[in-house]
Amino acid sequence: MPYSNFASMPCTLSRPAALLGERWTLLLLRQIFLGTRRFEDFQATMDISRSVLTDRLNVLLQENVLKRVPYHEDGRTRHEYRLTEKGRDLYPVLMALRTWGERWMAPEEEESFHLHHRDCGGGVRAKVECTECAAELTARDVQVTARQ
Amino acid sequence: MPYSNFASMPCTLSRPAALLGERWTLLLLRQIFLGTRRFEDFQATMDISRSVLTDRLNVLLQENVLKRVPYHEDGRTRHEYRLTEKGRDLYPVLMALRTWGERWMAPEEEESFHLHHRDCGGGVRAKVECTECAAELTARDVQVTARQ
DNA sequence: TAACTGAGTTCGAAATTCGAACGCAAGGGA
DNA sequence: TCCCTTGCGTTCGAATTTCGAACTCAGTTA
Repeated sequence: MPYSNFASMPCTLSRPAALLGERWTLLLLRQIFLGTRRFEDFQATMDISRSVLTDRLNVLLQENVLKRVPYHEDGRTRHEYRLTEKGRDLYPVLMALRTWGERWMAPEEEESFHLHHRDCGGGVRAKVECTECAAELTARDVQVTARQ
Repeated sequence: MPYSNFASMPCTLSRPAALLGERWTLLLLRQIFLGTRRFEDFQATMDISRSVLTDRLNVLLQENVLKRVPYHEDGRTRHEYRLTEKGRDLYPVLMALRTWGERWMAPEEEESFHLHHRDCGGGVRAKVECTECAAELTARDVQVTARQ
């Protein structure tokens, strides 16, 4: 099976993994969550080639993760890329990556930005929990059952 | 900046994103969490080319996400790939992908496997929470502050 | 009218991935 | 001993993707 076929595999983990597992896509989403919205700004801050940027933005538009929204500047109508609700709902994925990065890939006390809860100022972390008993779960606490 | 430089960027989100954002890597991790451990089995179940599989496994070994563990079969010593603690700690990333996939990429009621909490049988989901007040957070609840 | 800007598109070169064949070491059977 | 099989890679030419620089185009400003 070529890589692209995972995008249509009947597995709720494979499909997102294939979508976000394309080169640049996760970094692009990071930039979007940090507030970047325009083609030129993605290009400048990430130094991605323009043709690949076009392609990745189009894939995310097609998947309805992003939407193009018109805006005005200097009396001209342009478009910017913004997250849809589906896109915003990817936040836990990015935060899970960051939580992991803080624990395992931060030799020094470096961070390029800080995150905190607006209401109480606390830190932010991703976790996995049980929908019934609300216990925090690790891989060992979870039973995998192949679908028939 | 070429893609590979994100791997050494001083950002706890960029570096994991660059590592897991290489083609096949997320799908490979999914397979590992599902129990696959041997080269031949990865190759067979994912149909990835052997040279790329070798490369991805080596990157994950180098990053200490995986370790090679000897085992015996037919009186011969072979090696299998297993998660380290660092690797197991990627579980929330995969679960966040799955939680998202269930909500947004599951048109039918399909799933290729079920997950449930061993102790109580409940479902599994990823979420983001505040380290102080334990509230569940969305992107809107979080303030981003650029470092200095 | 000419220059500028944002947002792409195009295209040849470089890098990555693919697929099939090859290599190799250990064990088993004749 | 010699040959076959297995698991785990390596190699290599072809196909695909990415890169980077130049080009396009529409609207705007000088």
